[in-house]
Amino acid sequence: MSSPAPARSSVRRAEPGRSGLLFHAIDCFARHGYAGTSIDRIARAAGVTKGAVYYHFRDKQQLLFASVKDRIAAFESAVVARVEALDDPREALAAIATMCAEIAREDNHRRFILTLMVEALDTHPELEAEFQAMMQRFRAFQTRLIRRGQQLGLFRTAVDPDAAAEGFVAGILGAELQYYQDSKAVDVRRTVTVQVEQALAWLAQPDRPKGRPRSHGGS
Amino acid sequence: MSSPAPARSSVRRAEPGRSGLLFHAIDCFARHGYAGTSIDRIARAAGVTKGAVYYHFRDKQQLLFASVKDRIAAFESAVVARVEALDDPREALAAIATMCAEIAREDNHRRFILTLMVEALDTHPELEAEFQAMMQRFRAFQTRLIRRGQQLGLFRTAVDPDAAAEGFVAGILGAELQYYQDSKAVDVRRTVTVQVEQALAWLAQPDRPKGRPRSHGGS
Amino acid sequence: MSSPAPARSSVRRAEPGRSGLLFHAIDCFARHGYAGTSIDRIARAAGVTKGAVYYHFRDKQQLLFASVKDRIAAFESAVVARVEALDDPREALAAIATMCAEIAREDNHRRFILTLMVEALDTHPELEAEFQAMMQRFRAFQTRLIRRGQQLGLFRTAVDPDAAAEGFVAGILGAELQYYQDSKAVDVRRTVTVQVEQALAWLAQPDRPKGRPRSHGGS
Amino acid sequence: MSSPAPARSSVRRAEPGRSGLLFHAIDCFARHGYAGTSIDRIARAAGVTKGAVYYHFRDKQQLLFASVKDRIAAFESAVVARVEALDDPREALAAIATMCAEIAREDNHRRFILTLMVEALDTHPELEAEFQAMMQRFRAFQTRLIRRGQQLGLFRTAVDPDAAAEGFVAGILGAELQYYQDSKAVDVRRTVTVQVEQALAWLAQPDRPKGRPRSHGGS
DNA sequence: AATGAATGAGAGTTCATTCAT
DNA sequence: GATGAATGAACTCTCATTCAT
Repeated sequence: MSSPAPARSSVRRAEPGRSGLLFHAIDCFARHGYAGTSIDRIARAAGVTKGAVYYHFRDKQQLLFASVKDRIAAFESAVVARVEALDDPREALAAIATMCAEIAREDNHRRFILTLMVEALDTHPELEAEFQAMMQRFRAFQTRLIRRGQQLGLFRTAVDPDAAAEGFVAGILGAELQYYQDSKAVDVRRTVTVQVEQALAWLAQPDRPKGRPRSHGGS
Repeated sequence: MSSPAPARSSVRRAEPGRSGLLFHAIDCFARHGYAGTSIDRIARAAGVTKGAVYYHFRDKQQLLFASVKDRIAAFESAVVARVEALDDPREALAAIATMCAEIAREDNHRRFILTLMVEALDTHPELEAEFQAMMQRFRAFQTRLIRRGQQLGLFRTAVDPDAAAEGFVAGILGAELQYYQDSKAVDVRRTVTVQVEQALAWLAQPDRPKGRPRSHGGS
Repeated sequence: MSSPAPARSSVRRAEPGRSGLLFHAIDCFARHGYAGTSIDRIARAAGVTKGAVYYHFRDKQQLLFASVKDRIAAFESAVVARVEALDDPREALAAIATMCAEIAREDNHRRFILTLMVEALDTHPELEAEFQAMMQRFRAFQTRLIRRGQQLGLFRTAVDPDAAAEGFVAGILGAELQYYQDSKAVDVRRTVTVQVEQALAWLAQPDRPKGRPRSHGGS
Repeated sequence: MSSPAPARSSVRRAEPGRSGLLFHAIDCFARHGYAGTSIDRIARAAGVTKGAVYYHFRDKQQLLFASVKDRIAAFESAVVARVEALDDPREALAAIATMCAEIAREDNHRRFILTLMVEALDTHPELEAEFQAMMQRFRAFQTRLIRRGQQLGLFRTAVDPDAAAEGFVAGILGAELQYYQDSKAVDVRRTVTVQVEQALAWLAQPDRPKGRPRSHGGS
């Protein structure tokens, strides 16, 4: 959980062995899809031969699973790290959304999750289950934040936290997808900002005249 | 419900020739992805042989393109048909979102669009462009609705219609994707309702507290 | 010169039906080889559909045969027409060789014969036999000319007319092939002239019984 | 374990790996043409599976190229080896021609060159270029021999060495082709002998001032 | 820990051929 | 006389996988 993992710092390296393969496998799978990625491509990207891949992983599926789990874990611990210091659930929600937008803009570490998640639909049951679990954890995370907001009196209690979390996650997911799909035509940060504003305004106490909704950076 | 072509009503039929191939191609591509769908599979689904496919389409890509364009056109005309009778932009936006949720729940006619859209990312430039154009048209459609809402005094004018449309579409997209990804754990209709409520509340004139925004506010 | 067949004048026309197919078939076969020529290619070249080809010819082989025979006959009657007016066998031999060079330079009407003749080797027994018969007729033709030259006292009688014809035909054949193979690097007319000079000098009555010809110099 | 590598001597062996494939590829291509030779046929001939072929060669063309180059090199070094010991250009020319006749009669090592050379015309530009270069080297070889003959005073200097080489090579080429085309009806050795006699006689003639050779102009 | 050679199943594609119209 | 639709076999090529070394 809290392992600092110094090896993660020099990610771009062509580090040999298992971890190098994992890294390049993720990259290839994300870029070309599962079916579109040959073992050979991964091997060449990692600077080894196909045989080496089979030394470390039983088959292609295992390699996929391993790389996906690796990446999911990385994302989740990043989310936790980013949010755990924040007390205000509103800030936490905003921070998560913003973080997703930043990740989308900066690298494709998360794009692969979306890409593969979609490709896994119906075709790779095990992997699909993995992704479903991930998304459930993600929604549960928001649900907890929203519920805490209600307990703190920041959010309306009339709202079902599950429904709210579902809507919130949908907004983030859609913003990311829309951006990956046409990064020139849309501005993720703006999309995410809109979504966050809408969600927070909607969650906010109605008796409190729309004070907080926007700009959580309040003085 | 006015069906001019009765043959079209029973869609599941294995109608022969080009159109039959188009129909089954879409289905297969959506379910198994492009790379995961063999020509033979499509041919068998359509009840013909591989050769017949190549009689009608130059190659696999052409078949993909043709089926995607066909399906996009069908979706777009369905949207237009659904909305053109509605005068109130708020109702129109809600109708579109609801419609997407219904489509998601009832068949996979639209799921394939999402699936293939994601698979096309970076790997099929031409197809990607096709999808980008589709999404741009979709966003432009919402932009027009929002602008009209502003002109009618129903929506705040402080809001950038483009940003609002972007956010709105992201919400729908995310709701669909989330549902496809785990149709047991989430309820699209609920998700979409949340998104619509949020969006309409956010767009509504703040000075006029009597705004229609949601309507679920009965008692 | 004298055009006996008026139909031949407008050769490039897309005349319909059998003859049009024959013409284009020859052309395609010559250019791309038998295996490299699809029925469809011929049909398109002739401006009809594949079905039409099968209306006129039982199968691809029949079409090949028909077109080859057609072309061989055309070549042979052209040779006869060119030579029949010449009394002197030396002129006749020179005329035939020159004519082949000209045909090589001007169109590919004869090139196809070479091309297909080579392709037929071992692979199309029937066709091979056809070509062998053609070459035998061609050699026999030169044999007769040479024998007449001997009877007229123009050529040495110590020479075996068959061997001489064989050598003469080889020279022409080689000149053509060499030209087709690299028309920029070689000059067929020059090559053929050299061959004719050599052959006629060799055949000529040596006023000096000390004829150079090496070996075989029995009596 | 024992026997260091005598396997190289008996060429017909199905030696494994690249070289075995090369050997059988040449054979098949020569016999059935490029289009008429399937990868599977070559693979079976070499006693491996299709996959093995693609392990060693990128595609069919590469395999063709590699085998052609291999065979051309073999032929050329055989020519050089045969001729380098001969001082007299006349003997050298005769030896080359005779050698070609022998090769034609004994195996099809050279036949494939002719066969493929013809098939390459217009259809395989790269291969065509390869063959053109080969023929140019071959002609240049004879040109040098002839020029040396002239320097030694054995041949007339009035003759253009290039033209003579062109004619000489045409004669050999034609003799071979004629033989491959109908090995029962013609006798290559005889044909080649005739060609050599004619050429040497024509090149000789030191005493006669180049007047006669052509002539056929009346008695 | 990894490689090079090879396999075999299956993909996309081509094409001669057939046939109802 | 000719077409459009379709078949089915064969072909080129790819790739996950295995295995001796």
